[in-house]
Amino acid sequence: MARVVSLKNSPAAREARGREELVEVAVELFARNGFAGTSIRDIADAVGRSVSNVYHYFENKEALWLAILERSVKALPGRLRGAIDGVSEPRTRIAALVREHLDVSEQYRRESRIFFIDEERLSASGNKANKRIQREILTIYVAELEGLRAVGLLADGDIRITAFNMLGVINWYLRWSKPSAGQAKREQTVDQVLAFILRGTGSEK
Amino acid sequence: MARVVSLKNSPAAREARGREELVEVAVELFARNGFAGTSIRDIADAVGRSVSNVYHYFENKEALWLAILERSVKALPGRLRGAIDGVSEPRTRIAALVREHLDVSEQYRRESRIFFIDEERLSASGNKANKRIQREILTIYVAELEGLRAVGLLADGDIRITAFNMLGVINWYLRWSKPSAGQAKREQTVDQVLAFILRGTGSEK
DNA sequence: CCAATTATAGAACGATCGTTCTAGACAGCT
DNA sequence: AGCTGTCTAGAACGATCGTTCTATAATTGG
Repeated sequence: MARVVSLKNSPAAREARGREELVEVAVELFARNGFAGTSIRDIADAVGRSVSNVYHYFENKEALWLAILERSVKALPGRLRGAIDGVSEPRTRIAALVREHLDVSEQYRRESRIFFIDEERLSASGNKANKRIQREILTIYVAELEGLRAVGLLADGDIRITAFNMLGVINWYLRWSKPSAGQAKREQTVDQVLAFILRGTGSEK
Repeated sequence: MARVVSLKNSPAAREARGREELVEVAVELFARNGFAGTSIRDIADAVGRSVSNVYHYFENKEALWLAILERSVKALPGRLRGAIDGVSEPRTRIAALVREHLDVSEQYRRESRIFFIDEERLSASGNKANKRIQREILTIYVAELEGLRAVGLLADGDIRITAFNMLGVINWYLRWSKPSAGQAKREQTVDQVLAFILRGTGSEK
């Protein structure tokens, strides 16, 4: 047998792998059964390790939760800003923003579910981090809508409410879209969601 | 002291009152902490009665849950149909449908939250009842959108997706609208949500 | 007013929860 | 090879879970 020396087998790398595997199955279980409905034993069994092993990597259940938040939701504002960076036409910016948001939601489908479901159920620290991110996202949307209004392309009304409505459509997308859909079908669906946000149900008048 | 003889003090009435009070606080706790996050003891303590008293009125925790479903969500399809009954103009029908839906959601705010949060977490029977109602609601929306399309007032695309988008806006309304808002403010908000559904973000063009 | 039913409380059950403790297996380094 | 720190398992802890049991108080119907 050949002696295989892994390039990445430093203590730090092993630690990272041990954590990653736990986070991976925790996401799955939290998304399916919620925070209170998922036990440390469930998670340990799912990775085929012991309960105390989980505690070796994470201080407690909530730290595991926060690790999930860390690797997914926290990146959302940055990705949204990146998607509109450099685009100047307001309508194009809105479209790029929505498309990127739908894309990220799709990518972190389970994570997104978790944070919508157990939004207000965590300790002060977790809750605060979650709330802060949501406020950040809202700010991005409000700014874009103000840009749209500046060029007379936004209907009258409270901009925040319009932002909430957009977010409603986008976040609800996670509930009904099929993860199994093919690429072509998915693009078509995203197009229609975007069309709804821009023009609602109406064709012309 | 005057001897007060209640008009409604039959065993059946007492039973109903005993149940009602439990359902009332269960709604509050389930909405705040979720199904798994709420214990029978929490509920018993909140009504100031004993744990076994809860079991006197409800077979188990899930039966209590189903009682909540019974008194709120189950009535939704009927109320939606009632709101559009007799209205002929398709646009007016859609508006009436959305307004009624927002109204009912507001009225059963906590109940709605519960069933969005713990949607897929219950036993077969509870889950099935919940799913059936949601399918019924979707059917109502699809039918209305078909009516709109028949007169050329609906943009192209899959009608079901448009229905989902509408439901996203409506259901998300629960997340951000303030229950404390006054009547005038609320009507104004509802107007804007409806306007978004009909025309999206765009003014004209 | 008394028997029968209903409402309630309190203790207890086994299961499971999050968490901790103890101790052995394994790795990396000298 | 032997030491040092990381990784892992298993048992155990007290708390709490949903649920049941037993018994007492309250209420109703005759």
